[in-house]
Amino acid sequence: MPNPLVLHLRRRDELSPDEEEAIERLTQRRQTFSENQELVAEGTAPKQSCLLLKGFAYRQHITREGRRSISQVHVPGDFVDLHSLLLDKIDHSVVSASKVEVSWVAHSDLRRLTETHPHLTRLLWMATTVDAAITRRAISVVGRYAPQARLAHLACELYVRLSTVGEASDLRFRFPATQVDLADMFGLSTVHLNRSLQDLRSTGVVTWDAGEIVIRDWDRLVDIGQFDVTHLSLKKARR
Amino acid sequence: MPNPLVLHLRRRDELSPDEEEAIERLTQRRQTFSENQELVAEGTAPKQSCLLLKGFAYRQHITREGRRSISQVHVPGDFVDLHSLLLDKIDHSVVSASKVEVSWVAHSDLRRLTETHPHLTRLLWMATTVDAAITRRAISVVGRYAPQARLAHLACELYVRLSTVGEASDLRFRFPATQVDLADMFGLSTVHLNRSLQDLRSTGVVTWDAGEIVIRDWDRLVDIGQFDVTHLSLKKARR
DNA sequence: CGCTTTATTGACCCGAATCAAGTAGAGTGG
DNA sequence: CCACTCTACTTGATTCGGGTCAATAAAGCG
Repeated sequence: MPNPLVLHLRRRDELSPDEEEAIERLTQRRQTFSENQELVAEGTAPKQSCLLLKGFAYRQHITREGRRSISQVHVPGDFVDLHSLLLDKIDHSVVSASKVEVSWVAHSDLRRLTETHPHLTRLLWMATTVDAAITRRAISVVGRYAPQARLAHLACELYVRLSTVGEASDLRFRFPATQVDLADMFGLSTVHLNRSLQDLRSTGVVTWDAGEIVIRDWDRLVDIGQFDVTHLSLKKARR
Repeated sequence: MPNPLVLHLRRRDELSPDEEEAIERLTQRRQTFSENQELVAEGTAPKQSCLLLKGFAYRQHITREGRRSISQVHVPGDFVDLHSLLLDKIDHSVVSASKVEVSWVAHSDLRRLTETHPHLTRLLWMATTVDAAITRRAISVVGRYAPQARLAHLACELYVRLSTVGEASDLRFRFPATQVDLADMFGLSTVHLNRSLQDLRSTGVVTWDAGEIVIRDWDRLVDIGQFDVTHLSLKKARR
């Protein structure tokens, strides 16, 4: 199985053999974590960025009152803190949501890459802007969608993102989020989330249980979640 | 007054004379818009990006039910759709919130820049990641902060961002958002927003009226809004 | 000066939070 | 193999924040 970052990029542009090789070289340093480990700590200024190869992770922030807000769900192929290459300090933490495998990429290597590989640089830049587009959409979802719709939107988006890196097919995939996690993604209480999830289940469009999501009716799920793939920029184009 | 993009970048790194000149060359094509004009249209694939030079703009998305969600407030120096250089289609629109002056920068020129100016490329990349960091923080704010706190957070953030491009000082600035706009930023009804704003005013920490915000007690405002500048990456550093 | 947009206020009601209790598995250890 | 515990999930009751509807005041603006 190729590097999921390669899949992520290849889905959106051609990669030259040299570029693929460059990615392979960058992503040598691997590490495995169990669930619930902090991969990236808020407030730090890492000298490396974390590429998620396997498993799920959350980008999250804890408010003063101790309320958690999950601003992004990461899937394999996501360069979860590539932006730490350019920012002062990381404004959120990233926590594993399952057993994960990651690759650490030194900022010095990335910076060198930007000097020698302009096209690949643009693709990495693109990866951060796709990430940002997902986050932007999440604002509308959290701010303006009904709870059921938020869940439906998430299921659609995860399915598409996982498919592009070969981690989902046949309208089903594993997704280990607990209901507490889901509540923290959508700014809801767990009680209310539970009821909303039951509402969604009762429509029959999706089975969502025991860490597995099975989509029974893609079109209706898309409709309920007002999902539009546009923001994932999945067209293969010269960038 | 220098180009606000130059100010935005200079606040975070050194710019060489050559780089400043490159920016000047890129941003020749100016245009003025009145309030409420669509600068960037959702679903299109522009061949140029829009740099905001003067005035305010909103990044927004309208849901199927016609509910508007504003995901970002733009201030001078913001390259409001720089990411359209790398994405397929724009997943949101950008609308002027006041009389604005913008500069159109051709994607072909930007792409050429990425081939010849790696450092400046990194800085533009940084600009998009700072934008993303603001959006990420907005998710926590909308999802988990009390309405008063959302307003306080916005006031703090705008003040800092405007200051860095020389558009605010002495703890006061113009901000032409209507209460309908504010409600659409925070996912609230206008009625509730109005009451929350009155609550905030009644604390005496801020005057917020007739398109002008005056901060009376910065420390308390920061406290109420749980504001932390970190995510704006304002350290001057070699990037 | 009327007309439209924006801000404000009150009444009412519903969606969602909180509190509280109970159930179901999954693991752990005796 | 069963009691014990821990975590995740579910359900009911109650409360309250915030939405909706509606009317009015104030402020631009053509």
